[in-house]
Amino acid sequence: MTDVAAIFANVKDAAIGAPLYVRLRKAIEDAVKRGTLVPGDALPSERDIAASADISRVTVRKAIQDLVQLGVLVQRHGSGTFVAPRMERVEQSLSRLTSFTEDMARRGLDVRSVWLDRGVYSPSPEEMMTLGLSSDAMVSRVSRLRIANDTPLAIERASISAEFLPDPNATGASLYATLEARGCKPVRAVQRISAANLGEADAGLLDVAPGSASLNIERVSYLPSGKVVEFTRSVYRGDAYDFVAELRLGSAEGAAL
Amino acid sequence: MTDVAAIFANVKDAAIGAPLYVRLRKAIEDAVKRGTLVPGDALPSERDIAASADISRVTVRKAIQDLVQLGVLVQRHGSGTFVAPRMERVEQSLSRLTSFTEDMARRGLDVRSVWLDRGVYSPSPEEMMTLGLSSDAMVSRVSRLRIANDTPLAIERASISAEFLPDPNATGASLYATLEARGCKPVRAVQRISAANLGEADAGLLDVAPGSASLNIERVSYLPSGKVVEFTRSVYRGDAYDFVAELRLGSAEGAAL
DNA sequence: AAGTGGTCTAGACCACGCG
DNA sequence: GCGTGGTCTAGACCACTTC
Repeated sequence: MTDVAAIFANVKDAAIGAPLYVRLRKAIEDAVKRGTLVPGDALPSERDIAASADISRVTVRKAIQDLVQLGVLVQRHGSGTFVAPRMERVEQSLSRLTSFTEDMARRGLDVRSVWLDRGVYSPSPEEMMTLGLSSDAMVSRVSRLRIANDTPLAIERASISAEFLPDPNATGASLYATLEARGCKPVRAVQRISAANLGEADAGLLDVAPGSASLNIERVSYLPSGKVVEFTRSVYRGDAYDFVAELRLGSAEGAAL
Repeated sequence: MTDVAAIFANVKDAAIGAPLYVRLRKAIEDAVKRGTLVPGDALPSERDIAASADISRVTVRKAIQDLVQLGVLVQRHGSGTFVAPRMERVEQSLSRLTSFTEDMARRGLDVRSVWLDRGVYSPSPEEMMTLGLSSDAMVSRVSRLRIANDTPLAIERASISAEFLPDPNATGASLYATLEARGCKPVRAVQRISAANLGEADAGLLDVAPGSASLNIERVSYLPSGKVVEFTRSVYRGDAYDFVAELRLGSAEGAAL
């Protein structure tokens, strides 16, 4: 009864009504929920499942693909299909302005970054608008992959007027620390949070399946003077990140934009 | 050159390297970006595309499925495949505690709700924990689909101690208004925001493809006394909703939990 | 070399929608 | 009724991992 192959044996019987791949998907999902399969366990090969359940491999793949997309399973080319490890989610407050580096360090997580891009460019129209640059000004771009405990968590792409950050290569782990050292530390920011499905490129960087859900955050940070310092687009893994916000009742001043 | 079929003709030629379905996907994506195909346009049938590009229908479906999942295309069974309408996103502030109803009305959107469930139940363990109920207390559950301008925007599932809301069927459009009338209007709330891929059931309710990204929000609302009034889980369409938050620098009190 | 997932095919039938 | 997408098949070959 605890035999793994037994999970798939009855798929084709069940009172008809649902498509085959849905029934197979549910059978696997249930096995994971019941604990018959635990995180890290390997599933039988697609061909074996197809044989056990007496259905075609294409149909097996459809069921598995769905579960990969839902984050229940992971597939490794040439290696096999496995139950996804349970990801403990990380939280970040939405009421304080903190840097990723500080935030993770406070949690005792081992953080590192991989640089994706650092350089000075001519501003895009969007950057000109948001940062308030003239067309002959320059903008520093700093893009990196944020990694905590060897798990890629987020992609950050920041644009800062070259006036505030003339040399992006001098940026250390924390962009905020660098800005503070230069006397232009932001004191206020507006964030816009949304959800989207990851494209191939970003999914690859974050080590999840394309189409996985991501939290996308656009942040505009302000100096005390009201001038915009930086504009950052971040993409967080949906399975690894929670944002926490505290709200208060009131018709008083809210968020801009 | 603006002939729709021409989009697919050269797919099989292109310098090899990428899988066929990826090349086809890019061809369609490009056509949408370039404006050769505009929102609302119908694509040729899967069979026609397969013939035009001289590839199998299964491969065409794989390319199309990817784009449906990314929200570029929508498919209607028995009808056809279409370029997805551009969705204008709705914003909600994360610094004020507002009700969905008020929020949409302020934007001049025509709002309505469909009740999914209203009733009094024995509390689940989670509800007992969160609402601070004893096991013999009762809980009112109120679930509905929120619709703005005929587009389903969100699913809200609220749990309120029966002490505060003995008759969930007396709830009007705004739960907050009902609570206020009963003298238990929340003044503070903590929200947890995350992203996930929609399962079949919720995707169906929100009229998007299963696997589409959603913003999930868990909210716990408090009375002035500090007592918990309600616990709500909401699922927002990722393509239709933005949350906006304003942050301030400081190590002062942040969010709980 | 053997086994795994990744891609692709040609053809079939079903379920839905629309005129 | 006809065309659409939705499901399913049996079989093939490629690319990658593991031994």
